[in-house]
Amino acid sequence: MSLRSELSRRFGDAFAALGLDRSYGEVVVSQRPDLAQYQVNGALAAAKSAGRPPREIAEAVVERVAGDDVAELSVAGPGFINITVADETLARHVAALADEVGSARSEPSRRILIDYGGPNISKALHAGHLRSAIIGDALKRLFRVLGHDVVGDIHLGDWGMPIGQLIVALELRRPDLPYFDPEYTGPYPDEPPVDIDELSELYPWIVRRCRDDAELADRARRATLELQRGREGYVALWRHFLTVSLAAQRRDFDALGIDFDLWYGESTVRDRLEPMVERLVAAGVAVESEGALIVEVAEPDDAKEVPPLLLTRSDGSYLYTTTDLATVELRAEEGYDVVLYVVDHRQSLHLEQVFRAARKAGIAPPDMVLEHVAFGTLNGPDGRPFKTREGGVLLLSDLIALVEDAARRRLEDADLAQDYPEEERERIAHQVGIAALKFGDLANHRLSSYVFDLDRFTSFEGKTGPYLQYGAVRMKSILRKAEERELRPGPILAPEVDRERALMLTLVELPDVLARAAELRAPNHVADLAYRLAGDFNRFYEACHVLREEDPKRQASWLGLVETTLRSTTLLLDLLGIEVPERM
RNA sequence: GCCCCCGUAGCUCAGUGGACAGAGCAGGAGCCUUCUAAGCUCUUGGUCGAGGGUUCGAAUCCUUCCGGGGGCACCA
Repeated sequence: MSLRSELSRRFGDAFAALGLDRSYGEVVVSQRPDLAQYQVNGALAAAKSAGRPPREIAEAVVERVAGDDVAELSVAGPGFINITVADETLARHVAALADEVGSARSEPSRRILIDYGGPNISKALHAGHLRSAIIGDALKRLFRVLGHDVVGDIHLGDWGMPIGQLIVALELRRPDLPYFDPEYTGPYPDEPPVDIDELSELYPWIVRRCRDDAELADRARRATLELQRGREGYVALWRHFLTVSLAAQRRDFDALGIDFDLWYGESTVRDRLEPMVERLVAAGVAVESEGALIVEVAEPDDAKEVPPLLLTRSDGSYLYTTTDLATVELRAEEGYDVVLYVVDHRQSLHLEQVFRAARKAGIAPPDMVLEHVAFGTLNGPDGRPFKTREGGVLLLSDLIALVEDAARRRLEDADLAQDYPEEERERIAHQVGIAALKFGDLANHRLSSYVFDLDRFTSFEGKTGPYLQYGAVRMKSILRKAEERELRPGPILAPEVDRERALMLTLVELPDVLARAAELRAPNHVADLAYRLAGDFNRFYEACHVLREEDPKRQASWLGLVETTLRSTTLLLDLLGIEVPERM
């Protein structure tokens, strides 16, 4: 149990003994580190219902709680209880940290599916795809560390209008290909007719043309319908698009260090669509409106207007609402307790509609959690979604190259790097660049739309991913040198120096922060702790020269502290998807 | 028009109903014969968009207004 929850339990007991709700005893990290390490504010809140002055309650609580493991307890101001724990207690919790992380989970183990990434297969990944992938991956790692059974699903956009548009685009360019000939009965060529570059160029081109040309847009809709009805040439072409696109996207996700357990997509549920729609119609859940099928999802007690969900187009073709609903059905059958949709906040209404329809139609059981983990957009310096100077989108692969270049330059400026083998320099540049990218994103709260600033992502000083790696590298270096001198980490002693104590206090926050980050689905809390830990370590490093320490027991203790800090930092960085090099 | 999100230091952003609102960058002053200076120390900088309310206590909850972004049926 974490130090904070252990203290909370004791203060809760004390409040309970006074006939007050034990939740008043919640201990929090002090807002005033100059006064105390922890504080309890419950006496103030309890005063009214107890009919006693807050200070009196606080005094009574303090009297009951006093013990060896608490060094200082005092009542301050209007009724705050200030707590300073005994150094021995602190050291004991640092030593037990590894066990406490495992018990940070606040709920029973659940089967969780995280839907993230979600790229459309009609184009290469660009900067706009970054957030869902990074945030979803971090949440997957977090829930997994907390002991849940977690599955990540990329949920490809591969069965909707974009494919129909691509089919039409290719037909306009290369009408001679056999895929478009209704008379042709196959077999179709094994080689894809396009590569990823052509695909990436084709898609924006056709989207623009469809926007200006209603007839062409209609043709794309028809192609979509025919694909969904199984027209062979189109299906063959779709497979090619999928192959070409996935190969490129896999490369980009690999470079980011992001993987998926399931590479499902809209098309995964294509055989479910027709029966599901028929069932919804038969059940009276889906009704005809203006030629299309809709599901009314408004509830009588809605504070807001919730428009109906559009289930099918009037030509009978399917939209992403259809595939999303069928995907809920698939996930329900596969027995997930919780499904987290890590999707852009602009889709909140859509997901709300899908979730409601799934409940209404009995597709999702009542106890299955469907939750939209929304995030803000990545904007350029002008406050609008990020574009390159030329006005195009920035490809993810180019973005990765940019941060790697910056890391390589920084490495070349450092004296140490000259004797690093070429291969290691490249690996470090990659790890550092990715760290800058991921930390730069994850340090922000997911809901805020933040400004993408290349200078910020390529400067590695201050609150950045590389700063965290640098701290960890320093820890590794100390431990490596200690090893060479046959110095071993020993039992962690009570801290004597302020900066040592400060480091320990931050360390023991770990289980609480993980629990909170999971509860809020907010990886920035993980990022924040990692940053504070690195800062505390760097200050400890300046003040306490581990390898030169003369007292062997103190030195062994410090080595243990460094080792624990490294383990914690590595864990936190791993949760953020950031690797730590051996040196940098 | 209705709904959602946002508004915090010059810039980019944190902030769990609690005490004196934080960090990084930028600006100023220092620290490398010492475990990696991608580091550390000190410092300048704020009517938390504005008003009202709830509360012992509000950046945080409610409400009105102002400003910005987004969404609202055949795109995803």
